[in-house]
Amino acid sequence: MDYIKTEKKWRAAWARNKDLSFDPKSKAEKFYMLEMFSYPSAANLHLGHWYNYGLSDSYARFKKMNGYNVFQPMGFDAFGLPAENYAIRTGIHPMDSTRANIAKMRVQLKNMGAMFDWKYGVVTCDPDYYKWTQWLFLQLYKKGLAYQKDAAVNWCSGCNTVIANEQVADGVCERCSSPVIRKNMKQWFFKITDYAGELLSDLEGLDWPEKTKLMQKNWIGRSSGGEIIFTTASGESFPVFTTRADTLFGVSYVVLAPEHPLTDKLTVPACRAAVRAYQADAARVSELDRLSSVKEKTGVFTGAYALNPANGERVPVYTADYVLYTYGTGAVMGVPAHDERDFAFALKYGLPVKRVINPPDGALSELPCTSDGILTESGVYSGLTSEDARARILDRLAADGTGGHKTNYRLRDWSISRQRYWGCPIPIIHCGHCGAVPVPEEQLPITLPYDVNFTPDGQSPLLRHAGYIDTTCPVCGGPAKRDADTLDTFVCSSWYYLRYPDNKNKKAAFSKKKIDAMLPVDKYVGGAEHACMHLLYARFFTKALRDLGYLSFGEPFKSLLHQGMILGVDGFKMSKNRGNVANPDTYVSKFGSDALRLYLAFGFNYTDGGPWSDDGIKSIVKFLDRVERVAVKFLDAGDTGDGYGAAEKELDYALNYAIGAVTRDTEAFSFNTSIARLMELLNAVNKYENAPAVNAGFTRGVITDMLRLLAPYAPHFSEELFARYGAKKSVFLSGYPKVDKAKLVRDETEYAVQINSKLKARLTVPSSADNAEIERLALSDERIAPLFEGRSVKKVIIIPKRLINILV
RNA sequence: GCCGAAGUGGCGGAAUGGCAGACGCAAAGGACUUAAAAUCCUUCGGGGGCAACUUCGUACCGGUUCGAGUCCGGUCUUCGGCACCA
Repeated sequence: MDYIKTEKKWRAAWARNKDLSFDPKSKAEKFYMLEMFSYPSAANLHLGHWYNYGLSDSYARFKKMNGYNVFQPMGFDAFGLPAENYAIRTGIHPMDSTRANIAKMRVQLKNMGAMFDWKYGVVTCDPDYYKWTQWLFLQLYKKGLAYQKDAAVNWCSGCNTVIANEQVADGVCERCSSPVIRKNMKQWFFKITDYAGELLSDLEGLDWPEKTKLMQKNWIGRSSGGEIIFTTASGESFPVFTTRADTLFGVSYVVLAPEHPLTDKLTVPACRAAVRAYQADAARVSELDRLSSVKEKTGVFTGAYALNPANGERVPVYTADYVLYTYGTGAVMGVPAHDERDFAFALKYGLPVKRVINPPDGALSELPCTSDGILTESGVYSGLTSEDARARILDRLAADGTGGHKTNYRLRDWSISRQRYWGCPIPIIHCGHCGAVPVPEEQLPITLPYDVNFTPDGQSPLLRHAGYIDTTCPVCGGPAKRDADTLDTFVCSSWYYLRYPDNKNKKAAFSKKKIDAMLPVDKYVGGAEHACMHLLYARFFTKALRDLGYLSFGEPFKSLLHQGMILGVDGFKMSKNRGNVANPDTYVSKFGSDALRLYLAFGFNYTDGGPWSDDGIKSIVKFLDRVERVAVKFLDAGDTGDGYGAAEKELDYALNYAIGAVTRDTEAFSFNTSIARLMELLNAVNKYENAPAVNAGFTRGVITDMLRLLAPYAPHFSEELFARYGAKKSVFLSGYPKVDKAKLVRDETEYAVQINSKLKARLTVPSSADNAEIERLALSDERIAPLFEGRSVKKVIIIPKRLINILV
């Protein structure tokens, strides 16, 4: 078969007939199949796209054949830094390059032969789309979930912009690997921390990879403990956060973060110079430097003392950068005997180390001892276990008004301001009079101007565009300025799955009725690298929009799966530098898109991925050729024979076994074993050719079912042969084969026979035999009996349809 | 350092606690052919044996079990995530 020509023909037919498209009027159960949309980069579709989209489409087609009304849209995550950086390099405007790339990718994606519902597409840089991104921002703003604060942000020195915590890896920018420094700027944030508890607890009910759930769990980082208020002689008081309230009697100092407002206030004149110098140092130190000095603890004494509310003891107040202002209360109590960091700090500054916890086994271990134990030297709490003491001490403090139980999260609010051009404009106007004022909704969208000089100079490019930036205040009518920043692209991608089903809506981001009918997404497939970013943000958006009344569900993605990564032939990640990049186009133009898709399905465990192989794809072409040969042969065979004997029964068994296995494995995204079972079925058909009296009509039925099973994996190929077999409508509308259980019953069953758990023989027994009968047959078998002759049989273990173990 | 996942032939990879290596690739031998390609058949974890067969084998050490690639404890290696989170 001329694969290239055939594929082209069927793609045209599918596009014409639209039989396979999502039908909003259909009564069939909906199935929302979603793949993470793609970034329109200048390069062609790579194997990763094929692996993700091609095989997700196979799953979607499988669902379609099983009677679902499948909704499988595709769109483009079109804003973002790469297009802007490309523009800075080449002078080609991001709008133009992005448009061109999208056009190119659409063609490539269509040639893949996936049944994407293109008319539901979204492009995040279209004003039709980002109008609603802005609108959503305003809803969150009104609800107090978007706010501005002066914050130490991650500033990438390479990209000249603020980046999110999630985009910092080992102190450098995830994108360009330049050092990330800390810088104070007025930034917009989403209050994702308001949802920390729910984001954590709702993970439990999700059909997601355990690993991904765990990553989110750790990222959210719940820790329960308490706040304890220390008071200074001057009457100032501040809470510290601790998970170890049981060690309260061992406190020998307290520490405030250098950025803590009380640090300045508490510092006595004699210490002021040293503290100021230390604060200045700490502010200059980048995240990278902080990381590299993990071991070395530094800090300075403020000259102030604070009272321990438990025992009235007076302890010195230090400031040190090992205390993070952004976590907890920005202040901690120092318990050198029972915390590694405090121990190092105390050692360096000569502070007392007081043991207040004895190990439960009584043996005094070396300090610091960070595990739970029995309290000692702790007043009335001495003798209690750590666990009891924590509860009792915090209860007491709560009663006294000097503390109480408290849960903290590692998760921080989501920084969304970007000092970049190519993003969604922030719909806020800054007025000297009225402050930050939201743009009235009827003025949306605030369109991103085209004629902007976006060469980076550390400031937002939009700031230089007077026509954009200068405006009037919607409240007082006075002169005002638009917010010059753009939104993090993760904001755009946090709700695209909500827009797909209602993408033409001019009056609203989406209609609640439509979305409630279509969501949550039934199966979401995409890269694992989004575990703590996109997947967390999207969940936050869904919950926030639910609370705003726009949705009736709180989790967007019911079931999630990550495809693995296709590596270069050498086993390394594909990269131009290594020269190990395999280009899908090469194979598509040579063997067709079905062959590529089928090889991707067969050659890897889907969630693992693995190294690419040229030989592998050739073997798949061979498989398709063999299917075609046998199909054509029986098609031409006429009506020879109509008997149904042992050979036919055997082939029927193979067919029904394959139907069961392929159905199960496809449902589980175990594509490689699905294809393996199909190959076995093909081998069975080939073997049947040698049967004494070949029943061609019967075999054609088997082949028809085989084509149905193969169709999701090789759509064009199967459609072609299915048509040649006389079908009037698409194989994808022909239903999915069902297992005929009766055909799976065999007259005889083969058992493995073990003597004392060692495999010794095989035994065929009638399938109808019960355990007693099987035991009798095994023990009396003329080949088996001699194997344990002279020894007495103690026990016989029979595992149905598998194994007989004779213990002697 | 902490958390997690993985480790099976020459290779990609299979195995609800029950015949390890399905399916395929590569390789070797053979058939067809003037020849090649394509196709078809056979062999294909290691050792021993002419053979029927036997023995070892799923990173390593131990345990549970009639039976362990699979469960439990420990070690090593690789990969992923987090990393002063009080």
